[in-house]
Amino acid sequence: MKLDEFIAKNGSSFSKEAGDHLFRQGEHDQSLYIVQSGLLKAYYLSADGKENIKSFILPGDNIGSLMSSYAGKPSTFSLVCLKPCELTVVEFSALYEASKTDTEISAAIVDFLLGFGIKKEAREYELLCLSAEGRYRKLLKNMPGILDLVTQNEIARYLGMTPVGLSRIKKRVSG
Amino acid sequence: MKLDEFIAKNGSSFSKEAGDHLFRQGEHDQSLYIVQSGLLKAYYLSADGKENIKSFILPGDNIGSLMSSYAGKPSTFSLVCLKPCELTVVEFSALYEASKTDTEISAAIVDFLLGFGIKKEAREYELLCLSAEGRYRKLLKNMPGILDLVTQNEIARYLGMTPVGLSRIKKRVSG
DNA sequence: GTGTGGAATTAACCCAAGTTAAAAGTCATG
DNA sequence: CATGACTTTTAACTTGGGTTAATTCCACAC
Repeated sequence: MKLDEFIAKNGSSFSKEAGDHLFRQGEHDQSLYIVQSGLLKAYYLSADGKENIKSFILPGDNIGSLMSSYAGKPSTFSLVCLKPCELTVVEFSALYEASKTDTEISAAIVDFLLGFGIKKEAREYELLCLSAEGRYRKLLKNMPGILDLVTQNEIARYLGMTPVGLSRIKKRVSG
Repeated sequence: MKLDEFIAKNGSSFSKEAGDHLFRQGEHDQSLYIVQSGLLKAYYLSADGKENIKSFILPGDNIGSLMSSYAGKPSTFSLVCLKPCELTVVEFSALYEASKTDTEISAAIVDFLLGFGIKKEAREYELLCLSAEGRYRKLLKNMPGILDLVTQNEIARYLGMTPVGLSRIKKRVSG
């Protein structure tokens, strides 16, 4: 696809260690990151220090702060590596400008954004309509593999509950 | 903007009464609706008959089922008029095909989808990180006008709580 | 006025999940 | 295999919000 070529040409690759941040909540970061290998998490930190996990980012996924890249405001979340990562980075603006003149690139971006929209709607549905237990059951069904990649603590923060609550739910669901 | 012209040329306008559905959960509907006037709600109905409101759609907003339009699957939600509405409808596929060859249209669509993504992320944040009371306070601050447009019952279903719960929270917040 | 039907509030009770803290597992390192 | 640092589980207690049902508020019709 033309988009891959554009990214290969305009992007650059680098590695990060587990624990390294790509950016933090409140900072400006106008990049789009493509994950070649490794694992990251995007998370919110509330004023009283509580963490909520927005998403886990796996190889093949893309991540960046829309708020910072597109709206020019500080990022609402932080992005950190959970494992050593190989990443490719491309400036959002380069992609955005290219999309204005190149129909192949813009078509790829439209497809990307439509897929992104569908994913966000699915998450919205789960958070709005399902109970904590329902969200756990759905995760079990849809991405059971994630359970081996991250701690239960992180699964809980992703599902919008505490690790203690998740432990209880696990027991209820399996027992 | 070129997009407006495209919609004026390829779309058609019509009216609906309060209570009319544009489509229902489980149906296929591959249209994008542009609201000229009136008010609609998009909502999920669970197996046991509980309603959860995905969003209210105001004049100037657009709405359609991404799942149906883009992924070709049945819509995950229903769309109904809360007040008499003047709408313009355009087939998603027409827009999508046009975006592949026309850079002005695709640029407008990219902008639309980026804005859409930012809105969905904000909603995700609220549902993941805020308590019921927190979500109500945020709504009070960000769109106080909506309180006069729809019943408290509907506000509650939008915020992911029951009307009884919202009544309690209102009392707590103001009293 | 007097009904009538939906919307909102209130009250009583219930429960899922949060909180705090202790106990038990797990695993890497010396 | 002992030590220490997490992670997970368990327990005891608290709490926010759900549920059900009764009551009060309205707006509108008659």
